This record gives sequence, structure tokens and C-alpha cells, in this order.
Amino acid sequence: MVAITIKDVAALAGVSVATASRVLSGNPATSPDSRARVVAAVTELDYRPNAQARALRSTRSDSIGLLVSDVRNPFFADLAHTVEQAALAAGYVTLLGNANERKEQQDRYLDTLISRRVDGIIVAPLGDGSGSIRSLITREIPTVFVDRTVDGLDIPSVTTDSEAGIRQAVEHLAAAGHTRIGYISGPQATSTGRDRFAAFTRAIAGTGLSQDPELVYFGDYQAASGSAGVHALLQLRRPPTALLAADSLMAVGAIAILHKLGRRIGADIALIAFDDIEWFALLNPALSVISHSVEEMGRIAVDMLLQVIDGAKPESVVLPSELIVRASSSTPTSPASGPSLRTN
Amino acid sequence: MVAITIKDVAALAGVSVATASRVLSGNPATSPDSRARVVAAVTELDYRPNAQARALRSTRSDSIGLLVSDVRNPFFADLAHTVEQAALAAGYVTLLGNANERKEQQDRYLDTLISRRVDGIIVAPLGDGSGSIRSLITREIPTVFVDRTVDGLDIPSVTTDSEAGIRQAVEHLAAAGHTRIGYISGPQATSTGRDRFAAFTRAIAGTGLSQDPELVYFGDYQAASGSAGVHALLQLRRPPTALLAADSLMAVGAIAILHKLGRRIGADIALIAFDDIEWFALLNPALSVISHSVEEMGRIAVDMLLQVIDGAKPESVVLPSELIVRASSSTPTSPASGPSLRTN
DNA sequence: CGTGGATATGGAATCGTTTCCATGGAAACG
DNA sequence: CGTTTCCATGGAAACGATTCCATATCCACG
Repeated sequence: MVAITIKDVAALAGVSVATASRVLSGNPATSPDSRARVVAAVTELDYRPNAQARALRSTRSDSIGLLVSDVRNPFFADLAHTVEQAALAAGYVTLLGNANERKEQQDRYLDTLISRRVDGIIVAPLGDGSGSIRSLITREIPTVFVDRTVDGLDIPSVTTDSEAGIRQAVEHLAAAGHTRIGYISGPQATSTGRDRFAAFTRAIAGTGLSQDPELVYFGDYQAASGSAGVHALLQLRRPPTALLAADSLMAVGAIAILHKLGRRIGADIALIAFDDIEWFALLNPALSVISHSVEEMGRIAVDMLLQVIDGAKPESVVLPSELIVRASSSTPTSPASGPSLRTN
Repeated sequence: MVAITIKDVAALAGVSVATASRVLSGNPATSPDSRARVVAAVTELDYRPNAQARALRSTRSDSIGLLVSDVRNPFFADLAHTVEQAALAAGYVTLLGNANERKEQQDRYLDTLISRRVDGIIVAPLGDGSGSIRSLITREIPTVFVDRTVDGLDIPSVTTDSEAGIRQAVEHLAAAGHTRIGYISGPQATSTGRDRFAAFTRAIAGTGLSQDPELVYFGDYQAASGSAGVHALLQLRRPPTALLAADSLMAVGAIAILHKLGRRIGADIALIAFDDIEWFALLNPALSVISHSVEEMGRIAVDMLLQVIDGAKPESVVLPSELIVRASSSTPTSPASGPSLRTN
């Protein structure tokens, strides 16, 4: 690693280090002559300023951190993509971290991002306000929560209002004749897990369907727990005729095991997933989903973070969700269709 | 942003900055007494060392860069995940960049990573050896290519041998009676695009199938071009009865438009995709794929990069690929089944 | 008791920038 | 022509850590 510093540039251009620095940072107090010579020297030497040193002195790093809970979740992959593009347009690089739905990894990454003195952090938080999350507040590091929030922390956020979408889904299933709807919930350690579960409970109560607590399975937002949830729910003495999965990965797990068990989605059992993933529409039957806009969420999050960095205190934003009906839930089912198969 | 520096720690602990630094970096030349006091001061102040300053002085940043061509491509999302986990285990943080299959974004991210003085870079490169890629070499920055390579550059890489998988796929289709196989190729600006196309061409020649150049459509590894490819291929006077897509996203595009056109995959037309994505098995019919191991690729890439950082010069690794037959290609087709529909 | 080696410590230089401050010269003004 | 203003410039001080070097203390040994 051969290191070329601003000293080399200054020497080649025949100016002082200070002047070279000024030219490089666009300071107007430079003559056209020295500007030209510095620029020439820079290209000749293929000089790249050392971002560490620059950040050290100027206390800005022109970078933001994005901490998602699982990169492999298409929702967060899309989010990462839009955040990264929006940040790039504003002149920031995005350092992406992956908490893997685990609190200790979240803390580790937060520590790292804090150490690297990023100018701001966008995080889909996990757990309560303990651990490194608290440091964000005490250090007054510009932070925006995305998709999820943490109770009791006064941090601007952009989230989805699950209520409308989930109510529509439940009403849609009820209208099709379903009375027992199984719910594969997200973890209660996340705000979305709690919100969506609460919305489901309210919707069920509102439509007068079965409130049997056995119809709820608590998963962890990862594929395997979707499979486990289906397995558990179908083993009930009176199994559900419709399923609602609280995120896309658990829906994937659910679909996989339903295939294996030979249950035909949309015929034997209805299925609706939270999160609209491009290829859910390609499944046969196409999957009904509760959709919310990732692009908007990412864009707004970056926007809000820039405001926070500038010292403002933006209002939190709540985006709408809405049901998109496709074939996986469109076939009306008579409440007691077929024998109630037991699985094992 | 309240800044707590090592000076504050030293002052509170009643030792010098040098001693505090020694305790923090695990230097044995410290007394148990000062160790205890420094540690206490650190927790009391919630001190996090400034990574910039540390990196500036010690010329190590304990971070690596990973530049993928598209985060939304599940293959690269998985790769990002495994690389990130492997790097974390080795004590490195991963800065993820997204080139978006665009050369100028690749260059921009490379510049950024170079500026941040990452200890090494793993990149799925795009284009030829021009632009910022060249700087990696001249600056002797530890670099490993993953998935793709760049001709003429002497950089260790871990790639997939497409030959075997593609040959198996073509032979499998030929055995099922297909004589005209359409190929939706990746861009020729990438090594995988070229390699897979060459492998396809050789396999076709080897099995004596139609070498009609019209049967090849050149896409760009993104979903839309998969749709465009299917559209173009089906409009031929003698359309193919089987399709091979060179990556998963183009396969998604292909599936989407085949659905829209009412062509039944696995019955009206066979389809095989390169890259095994978890949910491809969930499609109905399940998608036949050419599979290669992302986990291994990511793990090996990190491993190799650590070796390069340590000054070694590891051999490049080529991983195998293999055909996994599922329903999308299993139905034998008679060469001239049905009327040759035109689409528009 | 004096010398030597080991050990813990603090002072200060250093990394590559940015930025404050002082300076010199040119231009502008009366 | 003298004074003021302005502007480009260079020297040097930061930024927050690591690390070299010198020093002080202590123990052991002859």
C-alpha cells in the first residue's frame, strides 16, 4: 500500500499544503493558477484524500450507517437499496450493518458505527432501549428509526401503519367465509411484531371471528419459524382455514411446508402475507399481500436523517398499508370443508 | 454530539494518555491497578475510541469493503450476509457498497472505500480493468474478486465453474426432446456473462442442437431484461421450447411475462435458471436451477482476503456448479407441440 | 551497599488532513 | 503618493489516537 499524501501533491504542484487543501475542498480563496497546478498534480499522482484524517479534523465523515435486522429479508434488501441510493444522491456513503435479528450483533454494529463517527444512523431497532441504543441518545448522534421503533425513546421514525392493511385482510377473509384465522406473529421484542399482533387482535374482535388464542403462533420473522407456525397451527383440533403471516420470510416458510404437506394454497387453505415482495405475484397461486412502500420508507428515512443532522427535529411519519388480493386468498371456503387432517 | 476522548478517560483514571491507550489496546506493560482504574473510567464515561484517529495512526481500520453489483439480487444479498458474518468472526466490519450494475457507481464506491483506507476489498467487478479498478492494483490494496473476474488482472478470485452446470442443463433439455433452446444471457461486460454464454454455446454444439443465433438474447442481469428476452424469443418464427436464464433476476422477469402470456412453465415451455434461490423451489411448478454455493463462495472470499492482507498470494478458487432438476423442466416436450403462437 | 535488569509510566512525536492566523503584495481609494 | 482593503498564500496548531523513547521505581544479585 503506497501512500500518497497531500504533501506529495503540494510538493509536485509547488504550493503549500494549506493551498493544496483549499483547492481540494473547493475553498474560493485560491488562484486559478494554483488551482490548475494542484489539479494536475492530483491526477498525475492519482491522489485520494485520506478520509480518516479528513474526518478526524473536520468532525464529519460524509457517511451514514444503516443497520437492518436481516439483509436476506427482501424487504430490508430493498430498503438498503433505496436508502443507499438516496444517501448517495445527497453525498453520503452508506455503511450497511446486519443485526441478524440478534441484539448482541445490533449492539456490536452500533458500537462500530459510533466508533467510526458516522454522521448519522438509520436503524430498524430490536429490543428495548437498553444496550448501545441508549448511547445513541446520550451522545446525541443523529438517529432515525425505520420500520420499527423503540418504546419510550424520543427518536423520529418512519413506520408503517399496519392497522388498515391487517383489518382489510381479516375482513376479506371473513367475507370469504373463514371463521378461524391463524396468525403467525412476529417477535414481541419488535414494535412491528407487537403492533401487527395488536391490529390482528382488534380486527378479529371487530369482525366477530374466533379469538381462540391457540390460533396465534409467535415466530421470529425468519423462514423456519413460518414452517414451525404452520405445523403447530395445523395440528390444532380445530385448525384454521386461513393464515396470515406477519412478514415475507415467515410466509416463505409457511408456503414451503404447505407444499410439502400437499395443502393447496388458495383452495385448501388461504394465505396472506405482510410485505409485498416482487415475486410473491409470480407464485401459483399468486400470493395476496399487505403492501407498504419500501421506496418511500427509505427515501423519507434518509430525508429525515439529513434534517436531524442539520439540527432540525422532524415529525415522525407513518405510511399506510393496504391489502392486495390475489389468488391465494380469493377462493371462498366453506367453514368445514373436508376432513380435518392431522399432520405429524 | 458530545465527544469523549481518551484524555477524559486518562484524567478520570488519574493516569497518562499513554497508559490509558496501553490498557485499551491490551498492551501487557500495565499494572493491574491502572488497568482497573482505566476500565472503570471507560465504563463510567461510556467511552468509545475514535476509529478514525486510531486508523490514522496505526494504518489499520479493521474494516473491509464489499462491493456487490446489486443488493436486491438474492444471490448477492446472501453473499453479503455470509461475507459479513465471516468477516465479523475475524474481527472485521464490512462496509457494503452497491454498484447497481453500473460502472460509474462501482468507481464511486471504490474511490470511497480507498479513501476510507479499508484493509481490503472484496468485489464482484464490472467492466474491464479501467477506472478505479486499476487503482486497486497500483496502490497494492488487498483485493479479492468474487463471482466475477476481470481479464488481464492478476487478482485472486473465487468464482463458479459454469461449464458443468450449463452442460448438464442443456443435455437434460436435449434428452427431454427439446431441440431449440433459448438463452437469456448476462451482459458481455461481465466475466460470468461471457463464461456462461461460452459454456452454453459449447454445450449446444456438443449435443448437436440448433445453433441458431436468434435463440440468444442478451440481457443485463436485471428482471426487466428477462421479460424482454422472453418476449423477443417467443416472437421468433420458430420459437424455442425451452429457456435457460443466466441469473435469477432475469428468470424472475421471464416467469412474470410467461404467466402474463398464459404460457404454462413445465408444460408449454421448459425453464431453467442459473443461481439457486430458496424460493425457486416454492414456485409451482418448482424451478429447475443450476446451483452453486453462495455460503462457500463468501467464506472462501473472506479467507482469501485475510491471506492477502497478511501478505500471502493465495491461489484462485473455482467452485463447481450443478443442475438440480425440478418440475419446470421435467415434462418432456415433443419438438413441435401446438401451434406456434405469436405474441405481441 | 552498589549495580543491573525488568517493569510501569509519562512526555512528545506522529499519522494526514483542515483551519486559524499572520504576512506579503496588489489593487483601490482619497 | 500613502493608506486601506482585499486576496492568495504559507506556517503551524489542532483533531484523537498509537508508539517511541526516556525515566523512575523496584527487586535481585553479587
